Amino acid sequence: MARTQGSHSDITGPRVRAAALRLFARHGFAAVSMRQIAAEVGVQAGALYNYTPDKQSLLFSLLKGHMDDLLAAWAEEPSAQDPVARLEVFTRFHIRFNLERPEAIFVSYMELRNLAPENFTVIEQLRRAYEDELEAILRAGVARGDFEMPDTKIATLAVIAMLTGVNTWYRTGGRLSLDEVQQIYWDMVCGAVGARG
Amino acid sequence: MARTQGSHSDITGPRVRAAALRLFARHGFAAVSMRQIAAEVGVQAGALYNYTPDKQSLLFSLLKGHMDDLLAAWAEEPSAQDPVARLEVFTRFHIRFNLERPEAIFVSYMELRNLAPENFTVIEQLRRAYEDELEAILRAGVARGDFEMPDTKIATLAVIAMLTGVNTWYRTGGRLSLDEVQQIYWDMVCGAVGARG
DNA sequence: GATTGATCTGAACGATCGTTCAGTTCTATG
DNA sequence: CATAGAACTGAACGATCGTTCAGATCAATC
Repeated sequence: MARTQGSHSDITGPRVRAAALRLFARHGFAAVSMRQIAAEVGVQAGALYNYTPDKQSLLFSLLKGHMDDLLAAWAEEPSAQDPVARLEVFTRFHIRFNLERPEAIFVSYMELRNLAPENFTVIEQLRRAYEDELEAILRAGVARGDFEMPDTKIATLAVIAMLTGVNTWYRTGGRLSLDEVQQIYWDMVCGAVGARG
Repeated sequence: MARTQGSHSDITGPRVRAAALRLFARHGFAAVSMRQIAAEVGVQAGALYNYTPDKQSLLFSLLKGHMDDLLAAWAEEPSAQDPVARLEVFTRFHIRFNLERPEAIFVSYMELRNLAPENFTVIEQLRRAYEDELEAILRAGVARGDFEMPDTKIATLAVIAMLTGVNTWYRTGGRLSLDEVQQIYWDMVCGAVGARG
């Protein structure tokens, strides 16, 4: 063997993924051609197939990687004791994590329908796993009397929807710092789940 | 003149719009071809151009029509007196209106980036107008001491995001009736805006 | 410095895209 | 029943799509 494997691919590979993510976020999966991605990387379209078997796999790989990152990052968050503290950790984590990678978040929410059925199932299960993390917190809080809600599943989805909405308006350098945004949303989450203020 | 204008077009026209909306919601604007829309209507692709100058105009027309419907429907809602009652009317209205037309809601949120810039501006302004309706309620409530929040604009977007999230999980015939869903979300909105429970 | 295999080019494949248009079909009117 | 014009067909336009592949190019090893 002459060249050690991936002597270039470990440079081009990430650039392909970065370009694809950026373009998918901006124009949508179906509206972006392999030639556009290649041009962004500075390469011919055929070269992309050294890094992905096809366009569909490229999308799936991006979404799968994002969900794995999300669950891994959450697993490394400090595990607070009582449900109220854990809910605050979750709230601040979700906002920070989402604001750090707006393109991945955007693509993950918009391109689910462009996944092949078997790929969709995988991503959906990972998303469900993340939702279950929050619901477990809410359940524990309800059991202890810290929270009050008629349905923990609905509250879970409502809280996540509210928090994810930050990405639609927040811009770095705006009038609010990350910490201020986290504080505002934490107050609203508290109210929504009936936590004692 | 022989045939009265639109003797068929007033049948085919709405069918074209309905088919386009359904397909755009399911597969995305860029992934749907004019031939697919035509096939759904039972017509050749060329015939579509009796009803829209091009594909882009078809998308814009759907989104514009939806936003007009939304603002018109909200304008006809009973205008309650105090901010708390108005907020409840808004909450219930938003949920009901969105659940009645899930495809239009879905397309309106997903296909904004596929609008030509001048069309995007139009839709964005209409969306802003709708948000302003809610923010006016929140401002009035804060002024009267009914609500408590540090930023009415953020609270506006947070509430809308939370309410719109209903469409991602609600299915007619599920275990919760529309009224039960509206009640649950109204309680959460109350908490989020710091209204006296 | 020769070699070897990863990396990339450049051209090509068939398929499909949005759109146009001459000509056919249909139906409400006179 | 003749007719005028709206509605539609069916074929075609050039462009672009995802993907393939033989051959050129490159850099790390011997």
